[in-house]
Amino acid sequence: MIMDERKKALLKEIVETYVKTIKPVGSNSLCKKLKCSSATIRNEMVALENMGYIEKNHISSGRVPSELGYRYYVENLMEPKDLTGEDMLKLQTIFSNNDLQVSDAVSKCLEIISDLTNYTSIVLGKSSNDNLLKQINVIALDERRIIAVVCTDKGIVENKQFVLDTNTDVSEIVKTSEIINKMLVGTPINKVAEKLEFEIKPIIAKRIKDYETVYNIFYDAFNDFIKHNTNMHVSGRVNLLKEPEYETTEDIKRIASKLEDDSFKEMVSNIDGGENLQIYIGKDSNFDDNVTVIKKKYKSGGEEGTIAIIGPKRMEYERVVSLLNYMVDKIEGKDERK
Amino acid sequence: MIMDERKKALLKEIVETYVKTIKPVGSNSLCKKLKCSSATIRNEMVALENMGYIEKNHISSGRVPSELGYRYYVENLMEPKDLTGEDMLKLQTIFSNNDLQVSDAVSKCLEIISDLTNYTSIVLGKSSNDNLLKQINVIALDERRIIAVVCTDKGIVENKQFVLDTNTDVSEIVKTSEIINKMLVGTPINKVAEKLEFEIKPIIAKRIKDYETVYNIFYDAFNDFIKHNTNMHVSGRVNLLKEPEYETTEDIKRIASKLEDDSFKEMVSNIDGGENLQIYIGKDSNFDDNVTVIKKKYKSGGEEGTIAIIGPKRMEYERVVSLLNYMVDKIEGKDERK
DNA sequence: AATTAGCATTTGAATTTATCGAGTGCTAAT
DNA sequence: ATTAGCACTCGATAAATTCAAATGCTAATT
Repeated sequence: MIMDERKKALLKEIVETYVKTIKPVGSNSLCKKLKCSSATIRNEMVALENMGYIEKNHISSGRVPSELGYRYYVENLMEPKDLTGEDMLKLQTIFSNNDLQVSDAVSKCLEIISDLTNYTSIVLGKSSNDNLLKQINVIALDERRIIAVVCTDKGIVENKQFVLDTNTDVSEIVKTSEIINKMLVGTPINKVAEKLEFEIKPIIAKRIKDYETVYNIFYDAFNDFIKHNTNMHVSGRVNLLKEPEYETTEDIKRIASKLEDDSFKEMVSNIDGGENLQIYIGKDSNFDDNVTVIKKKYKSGGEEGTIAIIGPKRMEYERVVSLLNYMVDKIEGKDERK
Repeated sequence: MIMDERKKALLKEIVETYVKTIKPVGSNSLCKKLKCSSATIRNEMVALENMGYIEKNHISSGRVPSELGYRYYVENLMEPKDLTGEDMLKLQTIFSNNDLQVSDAVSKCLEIISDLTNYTSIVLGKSSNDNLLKQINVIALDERRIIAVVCTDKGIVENKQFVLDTNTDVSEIVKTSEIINKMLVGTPINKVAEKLEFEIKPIIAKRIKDYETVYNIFYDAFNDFIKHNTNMHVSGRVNLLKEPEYETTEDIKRIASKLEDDSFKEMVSNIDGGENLQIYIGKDSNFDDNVTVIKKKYKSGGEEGTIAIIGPKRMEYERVVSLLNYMVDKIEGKDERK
């Protein structure tokens, strides 16, 4: 069976009507739009149903887009438009504020998007690998506790506390840290561990008696920097629950337990494809069969990450895609303007 | 009317039965426990109802504790017992791990409590005022951007980035920071702003040409430290939604919007009374009429804060009170054992 | 050949009715 | 002061009824 123009128009109409009304779409309601009788539409609907693009809940109900139908829609039919004046206006206030750091700008954006769309939005960011080490400081709190503070040229600061064995000399470590500091400045943050092991370790070993301890501290600190330096912001976390898809107690219980940080983290970080916007519908979302997740990566100002927007499958695709693209463009451009 | 012993026993029984079963309590079901007939119980119930301690949903239903009834219960009737072996066991594993920092230990505890009780638990912590300034560092990222890093003797580290006017000399600021550093070391963190204004400002003014800028940077940095250095952890955030109290779509929408971080923050920080555990029932919770909030302050290891547990009004009061008291005792004791 | 009008049929959703049982309040007996 | 007994209330549940929206199919029309 072939997707002729009328079938495409019909599917598009069904998706968009359903998204707006959340009610199964009947043949009668589409007569005017498609300029033909309800009977003709019914015939075409049978065809679309056979192709798997639409479904009936029961024999006498209207049609609802299937996951396949949504996918066909986002891949072939939808036409992301320019943002409406209102949507744009709200976002612009953020980008006009040059003082905001990237991560703040991103999370502010998401708040607005959640607000505009009533979906849940999440950003999972981390310092990008093009951060260069600017400075490390070791601060001795007392005879046994020290803190290592790591700062990159992009202005990202992390710290980690260590408790030493009683027989380690704190002042020795502080001194060593100054040496290491000089040797490491300017190193890309993801190369630090390597450099530490193959270039610095031999040198420390000569100068310091318990070099193993010192080495481990710095090794740990940097590993931690890379691992822990992720930040997540969630906006409109529970908006999903308000969708009519989640009606029964079971539904709510099931989805509610997924609205915790860990699930979000797992869901967002799991993105394939390149820099383009990705759309995962229903089962593909790996989150819940009733949702669509739209994700896009961004990279700006020493930070990179992924933004995800979770909504019901009957998402306002065109609008969300426009919003997300616009936002990432702005974010990535923000750096240049400085 | 007077609360004689039998009325007390009856109210206690009603509260505890209702908490267990979530069903209005009828006179018949209490005969055995109170060793009298259902008719007698009904008479007493009328008395309790007149006093405002219990309510009927409708004329032929059993009785349910009123907010006043719950309050009477927590103030006069309940007997927090020692923790059960199981509850204690789970918590002990945390405190046996001495390496955990306080804030980590607290949030781990809360995870367990949420898990055990199915309520939502929140901690809002901040560095306590007995933190002394250990060190400040100013790191120049480039000609215009600097980062101020503040570290206290308790090992709390915060940083803030500044963008300077083009006509400010970065190296000058770094130099000044070293002077200021020496003068401020050992100052309680909440006194820093004061000392900065009255002792340090005059000195800087003499040495540096645009002292106003430098002063503002440090002033801002410390203000930020005090303000922003709060951390919040939420555990079992959406557990509330699973309670049968939240059944209709409206209920869910209403409460769901309160499960966001900002509402939690506001709710937790709003605690009166002293160091003792506080119980806010229903309307008193300032959160939702259907919930009870139990809060307690803690203070340990340079950090202080408030822990709150939110559950339905028919909360397992005795258990939660025991858990929370036990936990705070352990947390506060943890410091000494080190 | 494609489209449409017409119509019986299906089905969920909403409304009404009937039934049941848990619990109460009151009175009179203990 | 307590309790047995009983009429009464009311929600919860299930069954029965009605209603409207939409379908699929056939035959007529373009």
